[in-house]
Amino acid sequence: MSVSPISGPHRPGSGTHCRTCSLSSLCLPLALEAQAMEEFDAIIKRRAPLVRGESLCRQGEPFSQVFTVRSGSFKQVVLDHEGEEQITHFYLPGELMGLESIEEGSHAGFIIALERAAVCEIPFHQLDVLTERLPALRNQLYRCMSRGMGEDRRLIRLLTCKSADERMASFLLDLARRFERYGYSPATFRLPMSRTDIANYLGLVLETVSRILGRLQQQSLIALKGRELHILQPEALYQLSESSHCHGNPALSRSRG
Amino acid sequence: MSVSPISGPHRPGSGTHCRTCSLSSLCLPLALEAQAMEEFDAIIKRRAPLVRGESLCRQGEPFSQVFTVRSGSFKQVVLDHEGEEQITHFYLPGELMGLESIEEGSHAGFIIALERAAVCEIPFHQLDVLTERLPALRNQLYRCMSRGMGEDRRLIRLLTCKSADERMASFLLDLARRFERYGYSPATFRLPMSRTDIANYLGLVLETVSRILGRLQQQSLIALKGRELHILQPEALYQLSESSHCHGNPALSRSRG
DNA sequence: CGTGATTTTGAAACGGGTCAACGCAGGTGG
DNA sequence: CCACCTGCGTTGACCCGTTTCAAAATCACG
Repeated sequence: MSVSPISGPHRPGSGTHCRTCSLSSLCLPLALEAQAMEEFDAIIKRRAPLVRGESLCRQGEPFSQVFTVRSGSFKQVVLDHEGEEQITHFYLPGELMGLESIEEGSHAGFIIALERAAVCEIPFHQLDVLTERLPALRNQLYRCMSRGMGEDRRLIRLLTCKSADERMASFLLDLARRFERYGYSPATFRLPMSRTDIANYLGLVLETVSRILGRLQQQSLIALKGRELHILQPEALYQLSESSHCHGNPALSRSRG
Repeated sequence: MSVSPISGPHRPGSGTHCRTCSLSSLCLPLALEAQAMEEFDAIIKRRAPLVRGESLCRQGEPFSQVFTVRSGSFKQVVLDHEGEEQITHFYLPGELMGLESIEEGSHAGFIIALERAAVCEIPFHQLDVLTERLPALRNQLYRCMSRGMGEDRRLIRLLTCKSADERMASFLLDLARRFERYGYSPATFRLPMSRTDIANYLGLVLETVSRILGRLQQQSLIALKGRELHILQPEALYQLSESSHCHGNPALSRSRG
């Protein structure tokens, strides 16, 4: 019954090599030539699938590799010293995890599987060395990190400017966009995370998320049963997400050029 | 009267070469050997100082170089299609600007001087090529980007979890930490940005910022006159910043890894 | 010393959080 | 096969922090 990624166009394990992996066009080896891809392929490790709730790495653990999602999905959870938990990111197939931990040298948070999921492990040092010889790979890595920064800034904007409804709308559309990238219908998919997780990520409480989803459903913008989501009116949802009454402050005033 | 960065230990222009620049230990050339630093030095361009309000780059403009702050300070402002402005970052001396624009190929936002300020321009393509031969430089670049991501995640946590007072406290301490890095007293400095800018950045309104600063002053945690700030009780401020009643949601439940 | 920008202060309205009760499904064991 | 439990999601009533609106005070600068 569930529209899990497993049943989608990109099957996990549909290739134990980058060359045959259906995700390679979204992943780091993008734009690598055959020879280069083999070299890249040689340094990455495929690891046994994780089950729901299992963690890929723990906060504070020494950093030595980054990961890409082959199938399933993950959340990054960071714990502050008071033990408060905060979800800073959800990861879908083809996405790179762990880049924010390079500088610290230890993992910035837990990375936890939201469902049965598989990853590729990429030892960072070997990747670094390889980027020396493969400009295309280096470039792709720069771009991935840059994209990560851009996405974070977008989330920051969302959190500072937007009301609860706008956040929810943005969140759903962002997921849709990413699922589409992965080869699924952007209109119909299964939310991999719980309401609680959504709330935590968006800086809301569970009850608010629940109420908003109910409201969106009443207005027929979406149809939702459990975690099965249909986006019925994407443009209306988009408009909602951009209602943007960011407490108007002229940050650009007096700019001269 | 004003404790502007100009009068501090690191003087702008105190070296028109990386070798003699007092910021080199904070900047990209960190850890480069003499020979490597010369090579790096050769690709960067120093440009005439900007005046307050002048913009270093405009949103949407083609991306070709990143910048480091030599003196003064900047804000990054991004405009959404409704014309709403959002400050996503403040930059102090020694900090790298523009990294989030690599992927898009065009600048993600305006970068605007908050006061008289000077920068180094680093053509990205040349930097990329140089990182091929200089592992230490490549590593530093990866680390800079990774640090940027980490900082953004921290801001995200701040925005989702924290109350207005906690945000303000975190913000002031963050500035203090960065000024300290730059060689100034972390207890006494001049806020380079307006109350409006602070509000915009923290997702609050001007009035709230003003009230909170007033309250902090009443409680003698800080002393503030115009933009001149003294942090009187840093540890108390820190405690305040971590009161963290993040609407407790168990994001880590059932982890088995 | 005046004029506009910036900041402070006050009173009232509202969005979202808190608390508490209820509904619903899936699993377990008698 | 059904009663029970447990995890998850929904709904309602009330409350608090932050925004909104309005106006006064202070500052920067020609």
